[in-house]
Amino acid sequence: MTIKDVAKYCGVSVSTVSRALNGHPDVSEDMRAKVIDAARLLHYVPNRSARDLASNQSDTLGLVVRGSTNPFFDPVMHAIESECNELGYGIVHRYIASDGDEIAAAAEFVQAKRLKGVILLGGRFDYSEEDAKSIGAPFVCCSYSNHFGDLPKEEYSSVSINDIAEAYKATKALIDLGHRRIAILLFSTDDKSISQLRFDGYCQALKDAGIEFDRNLVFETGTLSMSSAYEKVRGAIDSGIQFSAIFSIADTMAVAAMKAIFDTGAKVPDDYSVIGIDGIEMSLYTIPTLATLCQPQESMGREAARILVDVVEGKTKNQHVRLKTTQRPGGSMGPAKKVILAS
Amino acid sequence: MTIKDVAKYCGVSVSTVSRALNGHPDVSEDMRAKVIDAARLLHYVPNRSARDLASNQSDTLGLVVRGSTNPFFDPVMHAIESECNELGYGIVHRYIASDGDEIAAAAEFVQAKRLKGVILLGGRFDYSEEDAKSIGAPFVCCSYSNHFGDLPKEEYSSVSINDIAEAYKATKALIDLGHRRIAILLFSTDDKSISQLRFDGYCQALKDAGIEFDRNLVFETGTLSMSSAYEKVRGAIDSGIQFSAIFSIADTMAVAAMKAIFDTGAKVPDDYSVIGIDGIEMSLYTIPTLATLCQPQESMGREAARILVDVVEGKTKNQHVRLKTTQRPGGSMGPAKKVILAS
DNA sequence: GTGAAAGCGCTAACAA
DNA sequence: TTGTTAGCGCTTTCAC
Repeated sequence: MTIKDVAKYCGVSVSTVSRALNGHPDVSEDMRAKVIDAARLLHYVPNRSARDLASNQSDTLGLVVRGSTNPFFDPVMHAIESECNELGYGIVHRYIASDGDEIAAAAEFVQAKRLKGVILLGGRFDYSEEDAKSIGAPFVCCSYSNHFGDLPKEEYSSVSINDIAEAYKATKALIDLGHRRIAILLFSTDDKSISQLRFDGYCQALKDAGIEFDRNLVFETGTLSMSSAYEKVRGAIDSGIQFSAIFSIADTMAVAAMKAIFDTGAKVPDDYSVIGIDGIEMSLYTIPTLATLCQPQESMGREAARILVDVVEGKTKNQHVRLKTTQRPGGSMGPAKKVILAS
Repeated sequence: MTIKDVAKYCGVSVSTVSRALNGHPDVSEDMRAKVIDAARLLHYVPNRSARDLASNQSDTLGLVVRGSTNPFFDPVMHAIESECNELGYGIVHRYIASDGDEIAAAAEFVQAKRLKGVILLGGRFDYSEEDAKSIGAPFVCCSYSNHFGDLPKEEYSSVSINDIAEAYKATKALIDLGHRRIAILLFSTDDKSISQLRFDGYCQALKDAGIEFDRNLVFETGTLSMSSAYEKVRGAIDSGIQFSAIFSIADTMAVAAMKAIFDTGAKVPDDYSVIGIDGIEMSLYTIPTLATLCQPQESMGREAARILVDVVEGKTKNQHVRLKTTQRPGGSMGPAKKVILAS
């Protein structure tokens, strides 16, 4: 069942069918209706490969997801998905490891599939101009920005929260409750990525409050797995490290931290306060509910898609959008009860 | 940068380049090396559209995910993904709503992208022979089977647990602890899908134990959202319905149920025991840890991919694999403490 | 408003 | 072992 069959069935040429089906204006309405009916009747489905080849484009956008086991990405992906569909674009996915090279993946992806643009969901923050060029299509960094790179702002788009500021806010919330010995749970302090940025915000908040930074309170997991977060926190408490609060840079790890605390016999928030960043659905159901800064996942995805489409269609220049979080009170944070001396 | 450029650069014809790049045997090794080097040097990336169009196939498999907000699917998807890649196939996704028509989506998908096969992740259980035909490519039902349909077993593959038996097992675990008033938390009792099947297993277990079925203990959410599960359970307790245990057909809903119980002031497992089915990562971190029957998500995905590839390549007939769950003890189940009279 | 025909980049006979 | 060539199904000039 090809366009030829439809043409034959209607007694017209293939070009007419093509025009009718693609909404070109230079077809009589009668003809268009006839062709559309025939196509439906014959169960005709255009061959995307042929169409893409002939038109040398594809109306498809790529979505490169880095570290796809992150439940935070789920709602974002769905928002991207549906926004793209609504805007008339197809979307293809590529998953890469959380330490993979999203630039290389995107570049290959764009070429192989003749993509019009790419959304990078999760990635590094240190792109060079050459990196951007290699992708060969407009791209938007979703959920992160390019804080450490020297890539000019005009060459890419981004949608994210202000990681430093939000981490600062989370840490400050703990400080305001009287906590002084505040641990941070993160992947790495120098991954040139989201983790490092949030670490910076944490340090800044401590500094502004006159609290001395203590390397022992940095719980570095190296991965984003819940199990390693659990082990780190468990180990810290078991080994007698003194602290009264944890700022976790991701909800998943915060949830694991709460469990670890419970398993040592301690209580949240009585003995330890916990705050996260993300606002994943699951963290609404912990006991107590996790206090966290909720990222607007839905708008983050939609915004990224919208921007990409606009840029692809030449309607706008590249843009950089910073979204705000909303604080979820939760029950996992409470006032510091006792003064803890440095260990 | 097309195959022509590579050919010109190497001073050979395009067919030689094509053969060299595609691993055909009838090319001298010298030539192959030369071509491959040139391709790399020139950053040549084949145009998939052209390749697919010319070869009238695509080495790509489709993955239709129904109800993609289900965290249970995540690890399964990744397993499918990586297994397909290892077997040399690309994979494209299509997400549909949890009440969408996966057959129609798959059929269109296969035609439009000339897919060699499809994996359906989540779906109904009542396919007809016509449904199968309409897809027009081999397909495997992943995480579900076709229990209610009249589709001959030879016409499709499936990988799943035995829903009735596992639900029976979960319910029986509660009964063995002395519970008699056991509620079930599910989407629907007659959706011709996973929910209905697990409901059947629940009913059977009650019957075998001589426990009378009580419609009031069926908490039907209509959706798979955690919030509706929370509301149902909360509402049931608040309105005084008497029961001492809940079997939830999905971990997500079980987690929400535990929270609901806590919020009424009751305790798990002292006042209510909870057991789920799925074994999602998050449910390891509830307090107490959720007792559940863990589905082998990884093998489920790998198996589905492997079967599909085998069938596509004509190596085997369609297959039906039933995987076993492993019980996670958890701390959410305990002995029934008091005798509860029917409300 | 419609048709004829030239490709898009690649694969796969068929020749050589 | 390599080259020549005819399409794959579609879009898109360019005539009419």
